[in-house]
Amino acid sequence: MDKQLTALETVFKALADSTRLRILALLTTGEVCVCNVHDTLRIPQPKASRHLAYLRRAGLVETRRDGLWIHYRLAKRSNPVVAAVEEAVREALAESPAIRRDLERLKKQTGCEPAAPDNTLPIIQLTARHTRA
Amino acid sequence: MDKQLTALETVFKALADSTRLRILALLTTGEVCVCNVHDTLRIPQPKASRHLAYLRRAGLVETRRDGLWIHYRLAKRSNPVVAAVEEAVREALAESPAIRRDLERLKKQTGCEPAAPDNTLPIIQLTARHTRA
DNA sequence: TCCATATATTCCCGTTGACAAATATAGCAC
DNA sequence: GTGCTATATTTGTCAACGGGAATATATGGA
Repeated sequence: MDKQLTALETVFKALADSTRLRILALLTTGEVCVCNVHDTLRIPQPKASRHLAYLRRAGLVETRRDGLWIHYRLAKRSNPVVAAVEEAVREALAESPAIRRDLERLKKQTGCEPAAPDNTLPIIQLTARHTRA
Repeated sequence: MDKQLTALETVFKALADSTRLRILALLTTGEVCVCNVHDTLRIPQPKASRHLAYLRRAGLVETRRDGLWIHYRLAKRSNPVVAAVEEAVREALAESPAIRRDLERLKKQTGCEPAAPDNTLPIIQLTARHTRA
């Protein structure tokens, strides 16, 4: 199995879980910390952490520590074809009512919204967005 | 979990296996029967059959019986966002050396090649293509 | 009917992954 | 140091999945 095929398989395994899809939808709005993920999606903290770790192992997200908080963001894609898949996913996710509700809750908590659909690069937002500080 | 989200999860689960990705790449050339799948991919027949069944359960492929042979083809996508994902996948698959080799072998056996990249509809090819008759 | 071919399914086994609950680690404030 | 908060990891359990090998089913032909 060559690198291209392995890379695709890895990406699709990472996408093959609804919790991770919801997390990725949140991340299209910019950086999000773990507390906002588990508050917004209403899932237990260990569950958020576990899926975020999975996404990081798969290379789809990157982290930045800021004191107590760890901010997750979409990783810059090295593989252009993978990027195309992700762009299609991003548009598809916007169609899900569950994800719309997640994004509404995130907006209430942090004031952040998804970027314009044609903006394919992850938005790196350096202002802190957690609401628990 | 709503319908959109469930649909995406189902599709990604189906795509999250390299054997199935290779099969889907074959199917971009049109209808293929099981014998051509397992000959071309050089995998045991039960393995080909099992993964084809998985793809059918997931709604990604459809079948047509023709005597002893069962021809598989890509299903027409009802969901446009899923179709966009699949189109991105189609282009990504063309980058894999393993898949290029699979397609070469298929071409040797049946004379069929992938369609033009901008042809997003599955090609329904009604001529028999198996080489064992 | 019997045989041959194409395809599907079953059985067994090992691995992965998802979950909840509990526990551990890391950084900050005091 | 002690506490407090945010995050990560471990534990145990369970279901899903992948693989090979063997077997079953279905169709067509002599």
